[in-house]
Amino acid sequence: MATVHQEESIALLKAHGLSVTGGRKDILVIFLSRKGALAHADIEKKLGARYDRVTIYRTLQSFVDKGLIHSIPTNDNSIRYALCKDECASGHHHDHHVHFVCKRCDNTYCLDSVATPSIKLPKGYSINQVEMVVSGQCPSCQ
Amino acid sequence: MATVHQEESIALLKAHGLSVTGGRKDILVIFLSRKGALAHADIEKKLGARYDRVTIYRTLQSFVDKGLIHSIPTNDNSIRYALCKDECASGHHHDHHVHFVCKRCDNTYCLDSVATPSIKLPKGYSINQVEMVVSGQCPSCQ
DNA sequence: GTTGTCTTGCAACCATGTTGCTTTTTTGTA
DNA sequence: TACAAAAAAGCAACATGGTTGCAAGACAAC
Repeated sequence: MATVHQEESIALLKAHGLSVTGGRKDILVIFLSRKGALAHADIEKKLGARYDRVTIYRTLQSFVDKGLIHSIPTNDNSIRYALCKDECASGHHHDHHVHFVCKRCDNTYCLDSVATPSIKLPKGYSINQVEMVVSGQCPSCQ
Repeated sequence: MATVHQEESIALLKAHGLSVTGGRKDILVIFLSRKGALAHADIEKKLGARYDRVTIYRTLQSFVDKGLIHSIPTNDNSIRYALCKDECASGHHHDHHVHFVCKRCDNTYCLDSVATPSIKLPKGYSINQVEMVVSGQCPSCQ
């Protein structure tokens, strides 16, 4: 399992034009082996003291820049990231997204399969992007 | 105009069971005289050095607790607040909200008039609350 | 292998937010 | 109006989240 993610992460890095380094592999493996979204702090915890805090920030930033992951709006003051699905990675716009935050386990899931419904705004507003944050209880917490 | 907001803010504070103090009045007047959502930093800037930073934090927190304002999820890492409309204040749940962030002027508007469309999630998810963050250009920036 | 480029680690810094404690202001009541 | 209890403000210190500059190390391509 771990080996699979290891190889997958190397492939993903190369495919996105990023050099393959220990830190990037390890961080990407964490994303691959966990479905929920992650904040910087989560990653730092999982990695232990293996990498510098700054390295993790810069790695996440490079992943966002290259379209490997995307950031999720939250109500608290920390940025969360989730893996982009293939459609995102292959250059599609991030013009809509549905995220689910479980109030019990506090995990965040990126529901790519769910289409954002269309919405009518008052006159004068033009829409670029729609983000939906749904909260409630996830299947494992019912 | 300023006097009107002044009086309105006193009434609002009393109605929500908050003691009327200089800081709370001033902060509430800022919210009343500005339609967009505000972050702590915005308020601090508008107030000058009149109040301690901590006082502003605690004031905002008490407003949230009493249902005078609500926080808005953002993609950067700062919490924004907007005034609750009457319906919120009078005890209704904050179970849905549509916010609009203008990419040009960076203002955030709380579009109370817009209903959040219904959404179908995969099996097993139960919904408590839906937040929508729409970004694009606001009427004044078209 | 060697060279140039990209990444890492370190130190220092800034912004945002919180906590504990003391002093001051409000509020309700006598 | 004065007074006591309760609440809020100010101050200091701390915690967390995130950024920048620079030197040293790792990677990639030839």
